[in-house]
Amino acid sequence: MTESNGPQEAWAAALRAHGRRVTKQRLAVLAAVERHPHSPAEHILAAAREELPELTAQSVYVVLGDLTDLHMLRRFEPPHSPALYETRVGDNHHHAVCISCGRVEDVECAVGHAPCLTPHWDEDAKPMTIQIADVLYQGICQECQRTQKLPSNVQQ
Amino acid sequence: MTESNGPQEAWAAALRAHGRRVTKQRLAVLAAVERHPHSPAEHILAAAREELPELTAQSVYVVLGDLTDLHMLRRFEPPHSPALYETRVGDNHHHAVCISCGRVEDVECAVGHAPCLTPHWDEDAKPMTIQIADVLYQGICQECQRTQKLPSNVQQ
DNA sequence: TGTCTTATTGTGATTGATTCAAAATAAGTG
DNA sequence: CACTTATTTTGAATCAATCACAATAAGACA
Repeated sequence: MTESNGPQEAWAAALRAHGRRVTKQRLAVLAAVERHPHSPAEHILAAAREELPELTAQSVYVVLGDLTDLHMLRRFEPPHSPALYETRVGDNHHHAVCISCGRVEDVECAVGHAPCLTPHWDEDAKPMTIQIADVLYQGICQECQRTQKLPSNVQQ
Repeated sequence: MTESNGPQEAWAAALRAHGRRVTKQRLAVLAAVERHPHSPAEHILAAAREELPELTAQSVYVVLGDLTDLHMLRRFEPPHSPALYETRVGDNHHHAVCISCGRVEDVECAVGHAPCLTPHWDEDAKPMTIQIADVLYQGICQECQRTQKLPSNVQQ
């Protein structure tokens, strides 16, 4: 019965479980991110306003930041892009971004369950206690290859 | 004899090889990045001004961007941080950042030579032609663990 | 060595993404 | 229903980076 009434109830339950109040702003943001994975705050605001027109940009930033801290959302920052958000959390999947058009695709963990959680430290490095490993693939998507739409400036 | 007169000559040669003019600004930026790996533009500006006081922030941004495109510098963008630059290019090493203090350490490629260049695509994903894979480890460094200086807000 | 071309840098203003501060609102509790 | 305070809103501010254009200087060639 956890998700009986659609994700709406699940979101609410998760918020309460984290000691957060269930507000229409939070639910609208969560729904918007669910509908538009890999979206920046600005797009999430636009999408969420479809069901909650009075929603504020500031609120979106606060909510996104808080929910990310709670691990109810995941954030990643591709080069030359604002932060992107998604509701797919808990697994350690990674991302591929097209350096030409910016398209983002999900990628399964390449090395199994815990991807690269045992890094090979440099001789002179002071090892850290690694919590997560974000892998960001960069390349050219099929669409951009076909249309020859190569990037004007080849970023790294 | 390529590096006979120190890195200075090597930088100059590399710039010419790329059809770039050898300017004191470029050399100062390169030297600054060499001396301070994993530094943001602002710090590079400060460091480069020690030997070239009249250097401009704008020039630093232009030079960093151009040299990154030429693969003479490498840029990466940790979460909640401005872009960082380093002169170590050509190998596919990765980075570990402390989510508490921001310290950055170099990490050898975990999987061998070409790390995760063969991603496991999602069923519904449209595969891209991957060019590089950036791996960013996030954790707590020894220093912060010892001093119990845990992050106030646990970012993802 | 001097002149010329134009790549490069400097000057000044501007954008975009995000954050801060404080007042207004509303979710949950009793 | 009233109360507490988390949350949102309002409005301004910050930081990183970029744009436009004038000034400068590196490299080429006479």
